[in-house]
Amino acid sequence: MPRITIKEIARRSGVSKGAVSYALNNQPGVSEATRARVLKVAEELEWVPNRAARQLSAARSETFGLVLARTAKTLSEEPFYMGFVGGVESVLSDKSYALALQVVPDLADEMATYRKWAAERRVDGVIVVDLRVDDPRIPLLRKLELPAVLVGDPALADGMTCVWTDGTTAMYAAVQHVVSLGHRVIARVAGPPEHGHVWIRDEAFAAAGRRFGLDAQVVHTDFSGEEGAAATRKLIASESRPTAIIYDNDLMAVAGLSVVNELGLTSPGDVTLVAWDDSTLCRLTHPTLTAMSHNIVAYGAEVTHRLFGLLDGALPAAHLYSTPALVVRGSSGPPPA
Amino acid sequence: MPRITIKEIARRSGVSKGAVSYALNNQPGVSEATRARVLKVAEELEWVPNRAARQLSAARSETFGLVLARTAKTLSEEPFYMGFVGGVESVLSDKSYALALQVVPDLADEMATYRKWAAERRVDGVIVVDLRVDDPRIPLLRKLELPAVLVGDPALADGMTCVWTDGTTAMYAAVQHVVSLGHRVIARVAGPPEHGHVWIRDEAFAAAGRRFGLDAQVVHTDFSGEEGAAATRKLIASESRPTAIIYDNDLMAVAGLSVVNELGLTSPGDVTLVAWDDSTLCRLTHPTLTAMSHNIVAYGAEVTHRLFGLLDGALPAAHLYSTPALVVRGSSGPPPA
DNA sequence: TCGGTGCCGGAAACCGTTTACCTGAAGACG
DNA sequence: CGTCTTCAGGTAAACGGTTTCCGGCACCGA
Repeated sequence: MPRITIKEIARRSGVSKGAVSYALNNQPGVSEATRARVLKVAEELEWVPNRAARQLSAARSETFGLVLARTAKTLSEEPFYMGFVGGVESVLSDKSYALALQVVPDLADEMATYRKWAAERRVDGVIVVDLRVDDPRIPLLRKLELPAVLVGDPALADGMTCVWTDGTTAMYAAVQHVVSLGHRVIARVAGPPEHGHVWIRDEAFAAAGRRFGLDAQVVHTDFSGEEGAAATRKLIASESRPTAIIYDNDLMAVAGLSVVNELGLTSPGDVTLVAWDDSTLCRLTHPTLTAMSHNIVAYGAEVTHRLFGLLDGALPAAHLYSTPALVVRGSSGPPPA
Repeated sequence: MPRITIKEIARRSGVSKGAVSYALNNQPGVSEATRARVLKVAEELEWVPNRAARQLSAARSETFGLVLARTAKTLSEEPFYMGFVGGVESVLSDKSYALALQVVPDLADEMATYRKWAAERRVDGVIVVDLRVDDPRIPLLRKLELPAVLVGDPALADGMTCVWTDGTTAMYAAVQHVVSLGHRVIARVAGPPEHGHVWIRDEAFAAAGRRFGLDAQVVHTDFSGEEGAAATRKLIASESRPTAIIYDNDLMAVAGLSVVNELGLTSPGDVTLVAWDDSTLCRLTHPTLTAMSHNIVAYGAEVTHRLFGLLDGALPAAHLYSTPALVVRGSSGPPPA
């Protein structure tokens, strides 16, 4: 059984290939009578367009690209990514776009992937996550003229389209929360400082500390549960033991809670814990974890909408998606007497 | 600047397009002298093949497909999927294949996606996860002649290529572990019974229970933390309270541990808990969770290798990837006196 | 009758791979 | 020596959906 092509439809409808294309794509250039006739034939033959042929004429590849520069292990541990991908997908499938996903070890490989995709016209646009300070990907994407939406703060995006959550305000709210409970010695278990959103929260944490006149220390980690646990252990053993710890993701907060229990202490009795990103994990622990909550699935969806907007000619702009909201749960309490 | 095509290379080399194609792809049909000349010109012009044109002649799309019929929320909670995708990717990027990932709400949509991909020649093959009992996807994939590797037991695969882990042996080992600790009343918190691997573990659990003469009950859930917690609550409140509970994933096990703590009980003092799939989560709780452990990233890689094998002409076969190994941790202990 | 104006539709280009076919030279054979 | 076969080393064209360019034709006003 030969494949059904528009050539066959054209033959049966008595028009040319070009006319069939116009008819099938609701383009002007054919009369309504012809369009109806062509559509009827196409339906009878159960015609399905060949993607490759469609892409050929410099049309769209109907694919967006997402490169994740993390190890497979980190990806599986961080609930963020899969939720984000799910949100991206929810928008893509409506428009029957596909997602080309690539997992690479580092930024250099990520950039190589963009070069390749651009040269091959493989994707119509890319979504860029884990924005860095002075991110080298930004000039590259500009040079390649690859439409891109950056996931991160406008301060890092250098004028390119970005979607961001207000980490500064959120961090201020988190600090205010523990201050209002009476805490004066607090700590922050942060991710790697080269990550843009970590840097922004670092700044906000320091500013809030000064503002409230607190003893506010920071420990940087690689975001993993192991390092989150180690940082917690170190903080609790330190001379100026904090009575409240704010974590940069939920994995580290869960690990921190486990350390607290293991040391024979309790939360919130001995230490108040605040997580970030609020996945289901935070409701599965005992006590449940206070967390800075935002809807990651919807975040992915919003970013994808903005990428479609960019293709439709929208000008580069910074879009505030939302400010995370603090959800107070069992791990919040006053400092020990 | 116009795009560089093989036509231009052909013009400059003084040969035809076809000859250029042979030269660039190391195919016979051109002399070594011509090949060298063409390669030199191609390099000078920095030629990059156009993917769309390459796909046109019924060649490969250099893309594998993976459809996940789960909600975005479930996906972000289950560490399994992202780890699996990471493993798939690690193999794909070596061969510069891409992964087309689609997230859909249910099996019907998953099947519609396969139909579409097959009609559009969108993917060279697919990886099928979450195999069901009497899975309707199997006859569909056969009909569409879409190369596929099924992730699941040969008993469910109906002769198609599959990669599996031995859930029967693993479940037997898990039961034997708690029996050796002295437990006689045990329970299993399982996923939905229509999932093939759940069914297989159900059978194995029942068989092991009979074999050891145990009181062995099963509660089915939807794999979510919430239902895992509810099932645990119900089991602990029941007349014949089990002294050991074996869970079908780690999320439910973590939720179960939280319920135990919340009720003022302890693990392993009052109840021994065993998780399945052993992600980092199991090492972050307190006590740490005994778990049935397997390397999910490597599992994804193995499946992908088998799909490449299928394209290279390997015959359909069942491949045992591994049998999960029990890792005994803090949540294992003798039953209360 | 003539020129201008839309509208409808045809022809061809796009581009890397593959299939079918062509050409000339070398070798085989009566 | 003439004819046939063989083979390396190529060429030409098809693949197929979109788009650009162009041409024919009806219609309008002068």
